[in-house]
Amino acid sequence: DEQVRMMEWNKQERQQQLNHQNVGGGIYVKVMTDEQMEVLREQIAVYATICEQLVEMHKSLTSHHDLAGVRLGNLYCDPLVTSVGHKITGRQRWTPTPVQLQILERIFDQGNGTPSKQKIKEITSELSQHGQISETNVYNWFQNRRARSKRKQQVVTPNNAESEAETEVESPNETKTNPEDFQSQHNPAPRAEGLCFQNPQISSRMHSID
Amino acid sequence: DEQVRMMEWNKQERQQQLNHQNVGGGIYVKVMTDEQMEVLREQIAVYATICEQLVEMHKSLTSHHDLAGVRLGNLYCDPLVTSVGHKITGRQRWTPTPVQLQILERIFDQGNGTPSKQKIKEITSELSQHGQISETNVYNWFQNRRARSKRKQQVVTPNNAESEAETEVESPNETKTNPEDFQSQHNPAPRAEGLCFQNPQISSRMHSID
DNA sequence: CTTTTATGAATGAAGG
DNA sequence: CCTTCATTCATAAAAG
Repeated sequence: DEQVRMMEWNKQERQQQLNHQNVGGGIYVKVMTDEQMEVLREQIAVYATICEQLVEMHKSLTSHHDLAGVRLGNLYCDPLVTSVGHKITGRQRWTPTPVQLQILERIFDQGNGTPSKQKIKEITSELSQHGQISETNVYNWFQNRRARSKRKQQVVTPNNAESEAETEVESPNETKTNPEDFQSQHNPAPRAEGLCFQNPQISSRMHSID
Repeated sequence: DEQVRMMEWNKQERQQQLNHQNVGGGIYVKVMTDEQMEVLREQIAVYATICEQLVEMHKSLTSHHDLAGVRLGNLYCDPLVTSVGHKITGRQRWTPTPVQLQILERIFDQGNGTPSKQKIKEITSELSQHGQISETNVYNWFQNRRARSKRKQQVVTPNNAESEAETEVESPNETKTNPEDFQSQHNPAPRAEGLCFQNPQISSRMHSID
């Protein structure tokens, strides 16, 4: 939850207030007013909030990067389109026409689960008679069709006897990779406040208060 | 809504400019040591730096996301957000951070299409400065990058021939698909500023530190 | 109009 | 290298 994410700085803030109370172990004079303290705390909090939002944004962005800008099917960069940038913004993704879908389904059901590249071409050619389409569309369609069909099958087949045994949710290593191998690619999820704090320099400074 | 919650949070603090000066003519004794002050300042500075970096990263994306939307429904349960004990499903596969991707793309564009074993090590080493990564990740990335780049070329190539002059025979009824382009998706709105600073309150506070 | 669902597309990883 | 699979994201379509 949100508060959790703020925990980091909150902890540090508590530390600060503590210091405020007994400096030097002896004389205790109030100099910086609570207001002033509040102001500082505010500043940090504001930045924390902003950081949090940025992180959030960053996460949403990270998943969809296409920096290259060269999309797979972006054949013609129509100057008209690019100039206006918003004019012809038709649909962004292909949608099979009913006829196309019918044909696709028929082919799919026909068994031959592996539409080779040549097959793709033929199918595309046929389907283009009934609407705009590309080989990529056909390819993707079969990929998705198969994957989702498969997934449904798995759901129907509850072979897994102990499905709801949640007693051991957090097994230390659920990966199937060899622990000795160098590919430790399984995401180290418990990266506490990771993400944007991966710069070691920054990171170290973050905790310098403790 | 995140934004809303944030505003709410900030609402409780309104006075901030009337602080550093003095406190009603009271005695000004030093309580918080300079060190402690410094610590606080540092905290703020650190957050500022992080924010800067995040913004920078974001700018470098120049992707096609409508940031204002913030429709991210947190579909995938990110372990970072959830409390520590309830991590159910961590992400299973590596995802390059924007910085990492930037670097990878740069290397890729630099020509040398064959990242040797040694090269992989180097790259991995460098990228690990910007986030968790393994050599396998790098290897796979290059493999995929090349393969898909190549396939894209194949799609583009048939351009020289008479591309689609003859395919205009589609039946009059199926107009579901837009005849504008194949399956590309153009960038709707590459707006890259403002983003989370839409909150004027926050925005103003961003600079109150100076 | 907002929320939910269905599905096209993107991509990391595995296999050959 | 190339293909294939699994997972995820974004959005068109459907439901409310």
